[in-house]
Amino acid sequence: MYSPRMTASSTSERLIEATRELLWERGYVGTSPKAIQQAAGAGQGSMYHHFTGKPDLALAAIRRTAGELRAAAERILGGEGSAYARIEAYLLREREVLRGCPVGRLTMDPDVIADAELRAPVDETLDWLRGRLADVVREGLDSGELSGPLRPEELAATVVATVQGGYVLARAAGSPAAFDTAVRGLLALLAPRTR
Amino acid sequence: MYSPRMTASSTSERLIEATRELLWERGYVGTSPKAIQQAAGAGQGSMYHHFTGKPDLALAAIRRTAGELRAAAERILGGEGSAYARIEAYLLREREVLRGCPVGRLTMDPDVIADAELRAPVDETLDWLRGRLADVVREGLDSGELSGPLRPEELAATVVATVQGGYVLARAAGSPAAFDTAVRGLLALLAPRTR
DNA sequence: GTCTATAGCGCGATAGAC
DNA sequence: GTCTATCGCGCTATAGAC
Repeated sequence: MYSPRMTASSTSERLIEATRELLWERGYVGTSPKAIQQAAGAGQGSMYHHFTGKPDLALAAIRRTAGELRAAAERILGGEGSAYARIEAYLLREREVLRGCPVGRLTMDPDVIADAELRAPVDETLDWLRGRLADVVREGLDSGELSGPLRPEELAATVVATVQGGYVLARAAGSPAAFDTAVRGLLALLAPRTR
Repeated sequence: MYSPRMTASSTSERLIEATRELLWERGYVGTSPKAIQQAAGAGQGSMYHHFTGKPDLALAAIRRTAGELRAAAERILGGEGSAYARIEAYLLREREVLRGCPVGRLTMDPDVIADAELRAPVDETLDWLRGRLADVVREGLDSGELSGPLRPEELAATVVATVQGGYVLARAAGSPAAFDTAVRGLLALLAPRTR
């Protein structure tokens, strides 16, 4: 099947990218079509030509953001190193802490949660992440690298929750330090379970 | 100093309570003065008589919510039982998980984070909570109940982050189960550190 | 203290010319 | 595909009567 050459910044492309930025910064409720159009350098007509409305455009933006988050996590969790090393690498990975998680933050958006179609990619992404981390934990238990009565699904949820909650602490404090502190606390609990 | 009798539901009281509910449900950006007035059964004029505007009313609401969260946490953390038992009780305490944390959710509100006065009570509350949990951890270490190279401030941050992140997972999934899973994972990591 | 009236502006979307 | 014009409505206030 022939795939037409995609111009790197077609109007529809710029609209999606602008929406991704604004959703991350201000959330769904706080993002207006007008703001998107201005950020994208597109007119009212263009936006409504390419998308049926704000929810449609947001869906495209959320799906792309979710896909990128997944790819970034997979690069680490499917990479080199022991199970513990990969979990540690995931926790210590460079992040723009004060911006928060572009996917997780959407869970606090009432209009996203109320719309099954908008919530789905958020749900699927965090669910996938938990499952993928559980895989790694299972791997570590099987190889004997991790020990103790650890339940993979539980530990995976704790890891994701610590990251998501770390963003909350950091944004409250206006400093990334609280995020790092929470992560170090989790690693301190986890480290003794390795051999 | 004489304290005048506070009528349980004066107009200003109802406005604050309505604002608290709406901030919890929809956040600051998603809450309009009009919606507040309708929920409180108060007119436009009443609201602007008692408060200078939306930020002023939100500040009163946030401060009260922060105070209540603090009091609820203190009832558990300052209560009976061993250090571990109190941390466990804090984690397992009944919560309206799908509503999220009425304080933590505000960190995703761009207009709250941008306004130092609105952010202050959020910051102070989460900061106090971390400190209070660190006290309990320290107590446990001093008494020998908790062992290992645990840093109180780190563990405290991890506990708060797990709770805050647990809300994110639960809201994404549309079910409280993910919150409970994350909490159980943390308790499983913590339990072996007790004697 | 509470009410209604009014304001200026932005929201989210539609219509139709080009 | 993109533009401008227009729509009905809600936002956050202000003004001033009662």
